[in-house]
Amino acid sequence: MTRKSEETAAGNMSEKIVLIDGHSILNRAFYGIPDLTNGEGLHTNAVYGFLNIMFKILDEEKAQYLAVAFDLKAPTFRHKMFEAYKGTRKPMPEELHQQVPVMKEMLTAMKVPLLMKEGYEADDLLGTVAKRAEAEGLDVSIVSGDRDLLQLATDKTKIRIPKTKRTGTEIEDYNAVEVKEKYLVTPKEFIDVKALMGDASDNIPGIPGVGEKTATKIIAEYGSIENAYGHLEEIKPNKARESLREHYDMAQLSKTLAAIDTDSPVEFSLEEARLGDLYTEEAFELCKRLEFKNLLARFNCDGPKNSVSGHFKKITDTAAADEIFESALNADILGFQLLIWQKQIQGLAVCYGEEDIYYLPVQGAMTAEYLTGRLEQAAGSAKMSGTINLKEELSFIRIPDRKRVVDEAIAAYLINPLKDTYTYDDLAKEYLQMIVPSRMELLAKGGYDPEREETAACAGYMAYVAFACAIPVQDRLKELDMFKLFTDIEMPLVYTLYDMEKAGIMVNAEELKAYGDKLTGRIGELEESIWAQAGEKFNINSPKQLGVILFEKLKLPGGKKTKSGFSTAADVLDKLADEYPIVSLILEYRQLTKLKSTYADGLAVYITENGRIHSSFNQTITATGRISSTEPNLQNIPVRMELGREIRKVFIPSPGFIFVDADYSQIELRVLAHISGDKTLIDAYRQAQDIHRITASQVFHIPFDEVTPLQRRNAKAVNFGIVYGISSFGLSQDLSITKKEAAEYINKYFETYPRIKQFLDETVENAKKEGYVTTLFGRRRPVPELSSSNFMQRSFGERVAMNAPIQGTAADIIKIAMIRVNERMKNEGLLSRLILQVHDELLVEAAAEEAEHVKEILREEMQGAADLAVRLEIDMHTGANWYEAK
DNA sequence: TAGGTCACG
DNA sequence: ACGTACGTGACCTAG
Repeated sequence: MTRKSEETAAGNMSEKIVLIDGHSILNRAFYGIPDLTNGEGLHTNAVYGFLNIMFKILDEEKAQYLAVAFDLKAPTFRHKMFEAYKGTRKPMPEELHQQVPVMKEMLTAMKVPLLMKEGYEADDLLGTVAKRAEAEGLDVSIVSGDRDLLQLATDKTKIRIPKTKRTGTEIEDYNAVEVKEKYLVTPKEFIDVKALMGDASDNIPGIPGVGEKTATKIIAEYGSIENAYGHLEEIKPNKARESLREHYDMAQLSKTLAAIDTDSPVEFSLEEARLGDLYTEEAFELCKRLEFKNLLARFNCDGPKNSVSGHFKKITDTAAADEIFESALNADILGFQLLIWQKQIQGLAVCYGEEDIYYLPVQGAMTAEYLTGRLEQAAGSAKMSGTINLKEELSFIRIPDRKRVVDEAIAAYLINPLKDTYTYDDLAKEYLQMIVPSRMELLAKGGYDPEREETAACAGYMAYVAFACAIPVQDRLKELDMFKLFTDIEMPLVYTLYDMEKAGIMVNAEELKAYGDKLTGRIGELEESIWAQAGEKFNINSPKQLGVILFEKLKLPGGKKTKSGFSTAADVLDKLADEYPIVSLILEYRQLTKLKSTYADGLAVYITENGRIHSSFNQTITATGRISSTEPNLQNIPVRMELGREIRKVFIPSPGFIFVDADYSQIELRVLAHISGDKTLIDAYRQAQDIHRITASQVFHIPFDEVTPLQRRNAKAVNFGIVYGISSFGLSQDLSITKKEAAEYINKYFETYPRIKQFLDETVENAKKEGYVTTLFGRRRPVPELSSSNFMQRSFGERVAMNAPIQGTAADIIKIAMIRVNERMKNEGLLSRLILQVHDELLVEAAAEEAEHVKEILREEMQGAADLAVRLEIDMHTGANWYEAK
């Protein structure tokens, strides 16, 4: 909508100008809003926050004029006056610095004048323009996060200080009266207060021994530094008196530095600042590029008419549908999307040209069977088809020629695995530079309703995006050298994961129930004992309440750790468990309630009528290329503790089948040996099966047979640490040793395996240069944290850069194995099925008579999945349940 | 909805 | 000096 500058109804009401302190508000926004980046990796949170604050103010002010002031780099008149007045300010973080030109570009696009003048600070420009505007009879609002601006407050000039709170942005307003109320001095006197007390961040020296309180008291009484000096002998705290006597010159200099120059020679014409339509084409484009979706709503409807929606057509009779499918058969590119709602096909969306976009709801003669039948034909005949979330659609269609169909969500995931969604609107934004309404926005209320216009629009966008993105995503994959990874691993894996989900795993519901009941009894006992020892009833599951009981009431040692109070995490409690019986009880309680709620009760609700659990295996979640499992997560079923491990007994094969479970032995360390090419480690793997022991032997220079259990344990921890992106602190925590000792271990380790150190260093260095790391199979992980100015973030980036190629390569390898194992069992006519993957482990439900055959397949395909410098060893077990097969 | 905790590799 | 091991998902509490 065009925002007209509204003429005020009453003639005696004055016009208003809003003046914004650019850097100050940008700063506020930067620190107040979590980091955001757009698809190009540009940080955008400060610009976004600035615009939100600006719009909020404009919405409530109804002003007629607007301008934004920025500092320039050049030295100001203050530098000339006072040498120390120079760049001791904190440097701006790079993430914020990047955003300054973007902010200026945005304001320019909105035709908002920028006030900048070499040799003057934004404060001076704001003060000058405010004074001039006031002289012309305008009301003035100055928006800044900086309290120094309070000296500009008058009856007509209001200083507005936004505060970002949890509940949103709140703004504190100060006219002259409010300044006096809050600070006990007038705005003009505020300068003198600041001059006396000084301001380190602004390089105002002030005078020694005078802080805010004394300064305020003196100025409140005498009105100015000069007048106070005139009454020097009356001044109260002796220290302040003598300081003022001695440093009067400094005080006066401070005052000049602190005073905003309201007569700076800034070129400013009120007419240029008149608020016109902020919502220009240029601003729209920039908002789009920055991905400010919420702000786009402020622009005229959904922006420049996107011609796409003009070509959406809803088809309701089979005659018309037949024609469409005929054309689709010959399409170069077919975009399709099955519309699935509550596990039922509600319709189909297809697109095979810029103007051929169709929504075909299931209705009458146009049955689900008709639609899927015709779609299968089309997908088998069109040169290529694109869709989003193919695995979900496979429940309803068979793909005749897998090579012709691509899942664009998976392509987009490979291109950038750090996003959390790959919906059609994400893809449109990323690959078509198009902002389209999301499914959530369109179908928010009411869900799927074939009659609604929004449903048809959603279908249209889905089909169009699937069509239009097919080429761009594949081109991008080729540019990034991931096309082979896509076609040879990720796309085939879609079908493998679908098969696994469909197969599911059988669960003995009665036994699961019994397991839960057993826990309940013990939980009750523990609860009573804990309450008895605490002397009161409380919710043991509440870390907050528990913290208070343990560390305040019972006064156990172990101070604060978390933001919201005491840490009661297991590693903290472990240290107290020996000495305080209540702590052991709590630890046991925690363990048992976890088993009960997450596993016993948690799993039970997922058992379907066929007695099986069908988890979802997600292919576009992790940053490293692993798959994830949800609803329920079957990749974190207990195994480390015996009691928890028991739960695996409820996972059983169908009658006549057994489980065959195979897991890679130290796959990540083997991957590291390979990609680093470290001779010593490779040889170690060639000669011994106990790698941690041989590591200890090599690192500590002791004969293999004399390695103590402790030495082996330490070596094992270092091996793990290396894979995680080692740090002496992390290792010291893990082994409960000092940082120094940990650092020594690491040094020795690197001396023993120099190529590993070289590899890790080079990987980090290269990641800093390129912005990403890759696996052996070309999978990328961007590491934006490496360019952060924040030490902690950057260190995190370094560890990620070291870990991702290792974890990711292992993920690639097991994916290859899964595809081949699954295919072989199907092609060789077996009844056995792959049913689970747990990162380095595959679980097969094998027909009893096929067990040996299955073992052979698992061994061949898992070991043969990659040809590394070291052998890929596996451990394999069979059993009548998952407990036994492990 | 976020934070704390804990299950897995 | 900063304050951590890497990658996940589910449940619970509390605002």
